Amino acid sequence: MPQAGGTYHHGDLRAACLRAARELLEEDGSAGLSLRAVARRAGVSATAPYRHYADRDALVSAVAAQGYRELAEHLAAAHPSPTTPDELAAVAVAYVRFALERPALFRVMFAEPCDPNSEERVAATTAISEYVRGMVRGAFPGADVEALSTTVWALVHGLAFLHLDGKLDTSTPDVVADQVRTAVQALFTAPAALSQTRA
Amino acid sequence: MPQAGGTYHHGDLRAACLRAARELLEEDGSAGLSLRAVARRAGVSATAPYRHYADRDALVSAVAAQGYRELAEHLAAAHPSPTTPDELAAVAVAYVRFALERPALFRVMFAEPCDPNSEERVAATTAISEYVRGMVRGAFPGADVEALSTTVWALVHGLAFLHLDGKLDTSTPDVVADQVRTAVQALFTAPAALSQTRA
DNA sequence: TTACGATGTATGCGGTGTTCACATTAGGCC
DNA sequence: GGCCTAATGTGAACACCGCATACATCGTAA
Repeated sequence: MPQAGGTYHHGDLRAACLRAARELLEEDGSAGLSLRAVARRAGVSATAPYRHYADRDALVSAVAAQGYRELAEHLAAAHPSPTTPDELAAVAVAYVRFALERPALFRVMFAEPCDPNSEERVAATTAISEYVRGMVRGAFPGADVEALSTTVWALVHGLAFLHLDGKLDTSTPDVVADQVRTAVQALFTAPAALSQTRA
Repeated sequence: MPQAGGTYHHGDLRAACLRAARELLEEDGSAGLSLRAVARRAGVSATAPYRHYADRDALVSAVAAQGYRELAEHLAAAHPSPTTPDELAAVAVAYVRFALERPALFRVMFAEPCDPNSEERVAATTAISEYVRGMVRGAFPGADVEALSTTVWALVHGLAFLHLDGKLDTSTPDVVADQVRTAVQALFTAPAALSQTRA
């Protein structure tokens, strides 16, 4: 009986599991995210979480979905509807910062194929996708929104992952931010260098 | 004694483990990549691999390093030294195709921080980094090589990951290739749309 | 009040990574 | 050739994991 002074029924074990999972993720990385550890932290038997999550993947999916929602908020906080390159760059910096501040969570979010089962997860990702689309629509009125959205998201997502994997310099947040801003700027200056070649 | 007709000593267990790990990765994904399974497949006791790899992570790092080398070959095969946007796009397509054809391997390669311990792994990644730099140098003689290399790599890497995570349409290889080409093209046409706004 | 459905527990199975003491063998040295 | 040592492989054991199954407890609604 893991519950010393508590009641038999937990009250809101579902939320408690999610919270415990997030804590474990921050403390020990994704390796420490085990159902048993979650149960221990929630002060509950090892199999209790199965009443609320079908299996480990279901819990992980829930964590990921929450991560998506927080990422969306984080981006919106950087700028609700950016329209200039500078504003767009600020959002890009926020994206990468989010990844670097919650590396394990970010990895969980993009670790495995988005199983179509978890509609919670799908909904959360399409929300982000829509946000990017709107951003591009505002910043590039004349462009192919679909194509450019993919480009922008991919660029920023790639920056986040390369930083996360230590493939780029992450010594200080400022260095990272500069790199991101420069990369986004390059989206607008690269052709100049090219035309220089062709002219 | 797992060895029925064989000798006590395996001969080249280190290489055999690597091969087995690669096979398991392709068959069952990264979930199936267990040290014990590797040992079973190599026809050896569960603890034998520890003579050649300090722990599971060491084996995984070796697999990743091999993956980096293969990726470098794959890119070079697409084009040894691209200088035009079209050639650059072809290499980008090859990068994404590599990821989609060996999803589990690609994930292992970029799953966890590149531990500075494994110099084998670091060497392999810097090789890729150098290849990208050279590519940018050739294609954009006037540009900031460092910044633009980061941009290009991030863009292509992000495309690979978003495809891998099912965030983009991956129905057919042609669709994917078109998307990648379009995204790379966007690197050159985006500012046009922008200047349209500003003019 | 009582019966039932929801929630949590206890137990057990097969799998995993890792350690440790031990067995076997290849290859250098006399 | 014969021996010794270091390298290599084995086996048993520990703690942990996900998960299934049977059982205990409790809120609640009839």
